[in-house]
Amino acid sequence: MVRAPCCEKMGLKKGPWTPEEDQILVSYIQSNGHGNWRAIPKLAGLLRCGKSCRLRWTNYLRPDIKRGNFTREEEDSIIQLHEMLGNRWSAIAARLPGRTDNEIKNVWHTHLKKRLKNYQPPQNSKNNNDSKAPSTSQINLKNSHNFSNIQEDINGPRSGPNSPQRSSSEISTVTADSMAVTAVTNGDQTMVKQLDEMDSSENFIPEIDESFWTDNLSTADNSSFVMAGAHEELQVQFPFHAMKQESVEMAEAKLEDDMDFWYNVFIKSGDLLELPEF
DNA sequence: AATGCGCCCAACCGCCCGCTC
DNA sequence: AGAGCGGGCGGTTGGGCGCAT
Repeated sequence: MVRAPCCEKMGLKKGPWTPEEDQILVSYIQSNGHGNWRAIPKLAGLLRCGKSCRLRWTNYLRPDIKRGNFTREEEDSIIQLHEMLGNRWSAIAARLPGRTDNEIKNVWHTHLKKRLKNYQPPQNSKNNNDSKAPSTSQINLKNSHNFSNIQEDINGPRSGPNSPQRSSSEISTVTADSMAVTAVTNGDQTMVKQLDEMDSSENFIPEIDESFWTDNLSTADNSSFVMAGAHEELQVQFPFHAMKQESVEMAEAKLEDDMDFWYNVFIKSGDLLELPEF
Protein backbone atom coordinates (compact mmCIF):
# COMPACT_ATOMS: atom_id res chain seq x y z
CA MET A 1 0.00 0.00 0.00
CA VAL A 2 1.39 3.32 -0.94
CA ARG A 3 0.13 6.17 1.03
CA ALA A 4 -0.58 9.36 -0.82
CA PRO A 5 1.95 11.94 0.21
CA CYS A 6 0.80 14.74 2.32
CA CYS A 7 0.44 16.66 -0.91
CA GLU A 8 -3.24 16.43 -0.54
CA LYS A 9 -2.49 19.51 1.42
CA MET A 10 -2.22 21.38 -1.83
CA GLY A 11 -3.22 24.88 -1.15
CA LEU A 12 -2.57 24.46 2.53
CA LYS A 13 -0.19 26.69 4.36
CA LYS A 14 3.30 25.58 5.29
CA GLY A 15 6.08 27.15 7.25
CA PRO A 16 6.16 28.97 10.56
CA TRP A 17 2.96 29.33 12.50
CA THR A 18 1.60 32.77 13.19
CA PRO A 19 0.35 33.81 16.63
CA GLU A 20 -3.15 33.96 15.17
CA GLU A 21 -2.96 30.38 13.98
CA ASP A 22 -1.62 29.32 17.35
CA GLN A 23 -4.50 31.04 19.06
CA ILE A 24 -7.05 29.35 16.82
CA LEU A 25 -5.55 25.94 17.40
CA VAL A 26 -5.19 26.36 21.15
CA SER A 27 -8.68 27.63 21.67
CA TYR A 28 -10.14 24.89 19.49
CA ILE A 29 -8.33 22.11 21.33
CA GLN A 30 -9.07 23.64 24.70
CA SER A 31 -12.76 23.63 24.03
CA ASN A 32 -13.08 20.51 21.90
CA GLY A 33 -10.02 18.44 22.53
CA HIS A 34 -8.22 16.83 19.68
CA GLY A 35 -10.18 13.88 18.46
CA ASN A 36 -9.19 13.49 14.87
CA TRP A 37 -6.18 15.53 13.91
CA ARG A 38 -7.03 15.37 10.27
CA ALA A 39 -10.40 16.93 10.91
CA ILE A 40 -9.11 19.68 13.16
CA PRO A 41 -7.94 22.13 10.49
CA LYS A 42 -11.34 22.12 8.83
CA LEU A 43 -13.26 22.32 12.07
CA ALA A 44 -11.02 24.98 13.52
CA GLY A 45 -10.76 26.94 10.30
CA LEU A 46 -7.04 26.54 9.74
CA LEU A 47 -5.33 26.25 6.39
CA ARG A 48 -2.98 23.59 7.70
CA CYS A 49 -2.84 19.85 7.43
CA GLY A 50 -3.72 17.80 10.47
CA LYS A 51 -0.21 16.59 10.86
CA SER A 52 1.10 20.11 11.05
CA CYS A 53 -1.51 20.91 13.71
CA ARG A 54 -0.55 17.88 15.73
CA LEU A 55 3.14 18.72 15.60
CA ARG A 56 2.53 22.33 16.49
CA TRP A 57 0.45 21.28 19.46
CA THR A 58 2.70 18.52 20.76
CA ASN A 59 5.95 20.36 20.24
CA TYR A 60 5.02 23.89 21.12
CA LEU A 61 1.52 24.72 22.25
CA ARG A 62 0.80 21.99 24.79
CA PRO A 63 0.35 23.61 28.18
CA ASP A 64 2.61 21.21 30.03
CA ILE A 65 5.67 21.97 27.98
CA LYS A 66 8.60 23.27 29.94
CA ARG A 67 10.21 26.10 28.04
CA GLY A 68 13.71 27.37 28.40
CA ASN A 69 17.18 25.98 28.36
CA PHE A 70 17.94 22.49 29.47
CA THR A 71 19.58 22.22 32.84
CA ARG A 72 22.82 20.39 33.26
CA GLU A 73 20.92 17.66 35.06
CA GLU A 74 18.49 17.28 32.18
CA GLU A 75 21.36 17.08 29.74
CA ASP A 76 23.01 14.44 31.87
CA SER A 77 19.79 12.50 31.93
CA ILE A 78 19.49 12.72 28.17
CA ILE A 79 22.99 11.43 27.72
CA GLN A 80 22.29 8.60 30.08
CA LEU A 81 18.95 7.74 28.52
CA HIS A 82 20.44 7.92 25.07
CA GLU A 83 23.02 5.45 26.20
CA MET A 84 20.23 3.12 27.19
CA LEU A 85 17.64 3.78 24.52
CA GLY A 86 19.53 5.03 21.52
CA ASN A 87 17.78 7.45 19.18
CA ARG A 88 14.38 6.69 20.59
CA TRP A 89 13.68 10.33 21.24
CA SER A 90 10.07 9.86 22.19
CA ALA A 91 11.05 7.27 24.77
CA ILE A 92 13.63 9.64 26.17
CA ALA A 93 11.12 12.49 26.17
CA ALA A 94 8.66 10.33 28.08
CA ARG A 95 11.15 10.19 30.90
CA LEU A 96 11.77 13.93 30.93
CA PRO A 97 8.48 15.56 31.85
CA GLY A 98 7.80 18.76 29.99
CA ARG A 99 10.27 18.11 27.22
CA THR A 100 9.39 17.03 23.72
CA ASP A 101 11.13 14.51 21.55
CA ASN A 102 11.85 17.20 18.99
CA GLU A 103 13.46 19.41 21.59
CA ILE A 104 15.55 16.58 22.95
CA LYS A 105 16.60 15.58 19.47
CA ASN A 106 17.70 19.13 18.75
CA VAL A 107 19.61 19.41 22.01
CA TRP A 108 21.30 16.15 21.31
CA HIS A 109 22.45 17.17 17.88
CA THR A 110 23.46 20.69 18.82
CA HIS A 111 24.94 20.38 22.31
CA LEU A 112 25.27 16.93 23.67
CA LYS A 113 27.12 15.31 20.81
CA LYS A 114 29.73 18.01 21.21
CA ARG A 115 29.91 17.39 24.92
CA LEU A 116 30.48 13.72 24.33
CA LYS A 117 33.14 14.50 21.78
CA ASN A 118 35.23 15.99 24.53
CA TYR A 119 34.76 12.95 26.62
CA GLN A 120 37.70 10.57 26.42
CA PRO A 121 36.53 7.02 26.84
CA PRO A 122 38.71 4.54 28.59
CA GLN A 123 40.86 2.38 26.41
CA ASN A 124 39.58 -0.95 25.20
CA SER A 125 36.00 0.02 25.47
CA LYS A 126 34.04 -3.04 24.52
CA ASN A 127 31.57 -0.97 22.58
CA ASN A 128 33.35 0.57 19.65
CA ASN A 129 30.20 1.63 17.91
CA ASP A 130 29.91 4.71 20.02
CA SER A 131 33.19 4.89 21.74
CA LYS A 132 32.79 8.56 22.51
CA ALA A 133 29.86 7.97 24.76
CA PRO A 134 30.43 7.18 28.37
CA SER A 135 29.86 3.58 29.21
CA THR A 136 26.88 2.72 31.31
CA SER A 137 28.90 1.86 34.30
CA GLN A 138 30.64 5.19 34.33
CA ILE A 139 27.61 7.29 35.03
CA ASN A 140 25.86 7.30 38.30
CA LEU A 141 22.59 9.14 38.15
CA LYS A 142 22.11 8.73 41.82
CA ASN A 143 23.68 11.98 42.80
CA SER A 144 22.49 15.01 44.63
CA HIS A 145 21.44 16.80 41.49
CA ASN A 146 19.04 14.11 40.49
CA PHE A 147 17.59 13.78 43.89
CA SER A 148 17.02 17.48 44.19
CA ASN A 149 15.27 17.34 40.86
CA ILE A 150 13.10 14.51 42.01
CA GLN A 151 12.17 16.40 45.12
CA GLU A 152 11.40 19.44 43.06
CA ASP A 153 9.33 17.47 40.63
CA ILE A 154 7.19 16.05 43.33
CA ASN A 155 6.68 19.20 45.31
CA GLY A 156 6.56 21.50 42.32
CA PRO A 157 6.93 23.97 40.81
CA ARG A 158 8.39 22.20 37.82
CA SER A 159 5.40 19.92 37.45
CA GLY A 160 3.38 22.85 36.25
CA PRO A 161 1.07 25.35 37.79
CA ASN A 162 -1.87 22.97 37.91
CA SER A 163 -0.08 20.21 39.67
CA PRO A 164 -1.09 19.60 43.23
CA GLN A 165 1.46 20.40 45.84
CA ARG A 166 2.69 17.50 47.83
CA SER A 167 4.20 19.01 50.82
CA SER A 168 4.15 15.76 52.68
CA SER A 169 5.94 13.86 49.99
CA GLU A 170 9.33 12.70 50.75
CA ILE A 171 12.08 10.71 49.30
CA SER A 172 13.96 8.20 51.25
CA THR A 173 17.08 6.61 50.13
CA VAL A 174 19.27 4.10 51.72
CA THR A 175 22.56 3.34 50.30
CA ALA A 176 25.24 1.04 51.46
CA ASP A 177 27.84 -1.01 49.79
CA SER A 178 26.67 0.20 46.43
CA MET A 179 23.19 -1.08 47.00
CA ALA A 180 20.27 1.27 47.28
CA VAL A 181 16.59 1.32 47.82
CA THR A 182 14.36 4.23 47.09
CA ALA A 183 10.66 4.68 47.39
CA VAL A 184 8.50 7.73 47.24
CA THR A 185 4.87 8.01 48.06
CA ASN A 186 2.62 10.83 49.01
CA GLY A 187 1.79 11.28 52.62
CA ASP A 188 3.34 9.34 55.40
CA GLN A 189 3.44 6.03 53.73
CA THR A 190 6.94 6.26 52.46
CA MET A 191 8.00 2.73 52.20
CA VAL A 192 11.60 1.98 52.24
CA LYS A 193 12.76 -1.48 52.56
CA GLN A 194 15.88 -1.04 54.49
CA LEU A 195 18.90 -2.67 53.16
CA ASP A 196 19.57 -4.34 56.38
CA GLU A 197 16.22 -6.06 56.05
CA MET A 198 17.42 -7.63 52.90
CA ASP A 199 19.75 -10.40 52.50
CA SER A 200 22.62 -8.29 51.38
CA SER A 201 24.86 -11.27 51.16
CA GLU A 202 23.11 -11.97 47.88
CA ASN A 203 22.80 -9.64 45.01
CA PHE A 204 19.18 -8.86 45.44
CA ILE A 205 17.83 -8.42 41.96
CA PRO A 206 14.09 -8.54 41.71
CA GLU A 207 12.38 -10.61 39.18
CA ILE A 208 11.11 -7.94 36.85
CA ASP A 209 8.67 -9.12 34.30
CA GLU A 210 5.32 -7.87 33.07
CA SER A 211 3.54 -8.94 36.21
CA PHE A 212 6.01 -7.00 38.30
CA TRP A 213 4.83 -3.72 36.86
CA THR A 214 1.16 -4.49 36.81
CA ASP A 215 1.18 -6.04 40.25
CA ASN A 216 3.14 -3.29 41.84
CA LEU A 217 2.12 -0.19 40.00
CA SER A 218 -1.58 -0.71 39.84
CA THR A 219 -2.14 -1.36 43.48
CA ALA A 220 -2.73 1.18 46.16
CA ASP A 221 -1.15 -1.12 48.63
CA ASN A 222 2.27 0.36 48.95
CA SER A 223 3.52 -2.43 51.04
CA SER A 224 3.42 -4.72 48.09
CA PHE A 225 5.64 -2.49 46.08
CA VAL A 226 8.89 -4.25 45.96
CA MET A 227 11.91 -2.11 45.61
CA ALA A 228 15.02 -3.54 44.28
CA GLY A 229 18.57 -3.60 45.28
CA ALA A 230 21.45 -3.73 42.94
CA HIS A 231 25.06 -4.36 43.14
CA GLU A 232 27.71 -2.28 41.56
CA GLU A 233 25.68 -1.37 38.54
CA LEU A 234 24.04 1.78 37.45
CA GLN A 235 20.84 2.93 38.96
CA VAL A 236 18.31 4.94 37.04
CA GLN A 237 15.26 6.55 38.45
CA PHE A 238 12.13 7.30 36.54
CA PRO A 239 8.91 8.93 37.54
CA PHE A 240 5.91 6.74 37.26
CA HIS A 241 4.02 9.35 35.31
CA ALA A 242 6.85 9.59 32.87
CA MET A 243 6.79 5.84 32.38
CA LYS A 244 3.17 6.17 31.48
CA GLN A 245 4.19 8.65 28.82
CA GLU A 246 1.56 11.05 29.88
CA SER A 247 1.60 14.48 31.31
CA VAL A 248 1.98 14.88 35.01
CA GLU A 249 -1.54 16.09 35.33
CA MET A 250 -3.04 13.24 33.33
CA ALA A 251 -1.14 10.59 35.18
CA GLU A 252 -1.94 12.07 38.52
CA ALA A 253 -5.59 12.25 37.65
CA LYS A 254 -5.54 8.64 36.58
CA LEU A 255 -3.94 7.54 39.77
CA GLU A 256 -6.43 9.61 41.70
CA ASP A 257 -3.61 10.76 43.88
CA ASP A 258 -3.35 7.37 45.43
CA MET A 259 0.34 7.53 45.35
CA ASP A 260 3.35 8.60 43.48
CA PHE A 261 5.80 6.02 42.58
CA TRP A 262 9.30 6.67 41.75
CA TYR A 263 11.17 3.59 41.33
CA ASN A 264 14.54 2.38 40.54
CA VAL A 265 15.44 0.39 37.58
CA PHE A 266 18.63 -1.41 38.05
CA ILE A 267 20.60 -2.16 35.07
CA LYS A 268 23.56 -4.30 34.78
CA SER A 269 26.32 -2.70 32.87
CA GLY A 270 25.90 -3.71 29.27
CA ASP A 271 22.80 -5.66 30.10
CA LEU A 272 20.03 -3.23 29.53
CA LEU A 273 16.60 -3.72 30.89
CA GLU A 274 13.94 -2.83 28.39
CA LEU A 275 11.35 -0.72 30.10
CA PRO A 276 7.80 -1.84 29.69
CA GLU A 277 5.41 0.35 27.78
CA PHE A 278 2.21 1.35 29.45
C1' DA B 1 28.23 48.68 7.17
C1' DA B 2 28.30 44.65 4.50
C1' DT B 3 29.16 40.04 3.93
C1' DG B 4 30.02 35.28 5.12
C1' DC B 5 29.63 31.61 8.10
C1' DG B 6 27.96 28.53 11.52
C1' DC B 7 24.55 27.40 14.85
C1' DC B 8 19.94 26.67 16.46
C1' DC B 9 15.45 24.98 16.31
C1' DA B 10 10.70 24.88 14.43
C1' DA B 11 8.71 22.51 10.98
C1' DC B 12 8.44 19.19 7.43
C1' DC B 13 8.97 14.59 5.22
C1' DG B 14 8.66 9.84 4.71
C1' DC B 15 8.11 5.69 6.82
C1' DC B 16 6.09 2.50 10.06
C1' DC B 17 2.61 0.61 13.08
C1' DG B 18 -1.81 -0.43 14.81
C1' DC B 19 -6.61 -0.20 14.30
C1' DT B 20 -10.90 -0.61 11.71
C1' DC B 21 -13.79 -2.32 8.32
C1' DA C 1 -6.71 -11.10 4.67
C1' DG C 2 -5.64 -6.87 3.33
C1' DA C 3 -6.76 -2.08 2.08
C1' DG C 4 -7.32 2.36 4.07
C1' DC C 5 -6.59 5.49 7.51
C1' DG C 6 -4.78 8.12 11.52
C1' DG C 7 -1.20 8.78 14.55
C1' DG C 8 3.54 8.53 15.95
C1' DC C 9 8.39 8.46 15.19
C1' DG C 10 13.11 9.60 13.64
C1' DG C 11 15.70 12.03 10.20
C1' DT C 12 16.27 16.14 7.66
C1' DT C 13 15.72 20.84 6.14
C1' DG C 14 15.94 25.69 5.86
C1' DG C 15 15.06 30.27 7.74
C1' DG C 16 16.51 33.28 11.27
C1' DC C 17 19.91 34.88 14.11
C1' DG C 18 24.38 36.10 16.09
C1' DC C 19 29.10 36.51 15.57
C1' DA C 20 33.44 37.15 13.13
C1' DT C 21 35.86 39.28 9.54
